Amino acid sequence: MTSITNFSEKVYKLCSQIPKGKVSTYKLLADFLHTSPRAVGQSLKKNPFPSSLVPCHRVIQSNYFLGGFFGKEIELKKVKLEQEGIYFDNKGYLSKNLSKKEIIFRNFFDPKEFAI
DNA sequence: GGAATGACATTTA
DNA sequence: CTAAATGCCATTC
Repeated sequence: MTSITNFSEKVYKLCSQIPKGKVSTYKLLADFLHTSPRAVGQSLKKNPFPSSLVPCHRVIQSNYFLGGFFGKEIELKKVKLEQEGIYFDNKGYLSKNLSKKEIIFRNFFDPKEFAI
């Protein structure tokens, strides 16, 4: 068995569906997979794919706060999302000037019919 | 198989 | 909005 589990493979496939300029949340992924946001975060943490293939940096918390992957590299990651048109305030919250409904990606489809 | 861990969410104050 | 406490589930030890 590879280091990539069945479950995390689904997570990566869903994550790869997030288009540029939009973001999603751990909750949405978890809801689609009928699991908990915790488990989704675990898989994304171990994401073996390049960000161009699985844009895990486009996944934020459901309270519109940046995920922990920003940690000490918050500046770098924030810039990365700003390049896609998604801005955050100094505290790491999604900019209030943005329409959250518009930039949150929800249209996931079944990973079974999708290949990375 | 059991305990600890973590890129989270929800509720309450 | 902030902060603290509790629940959550797959992975790892």
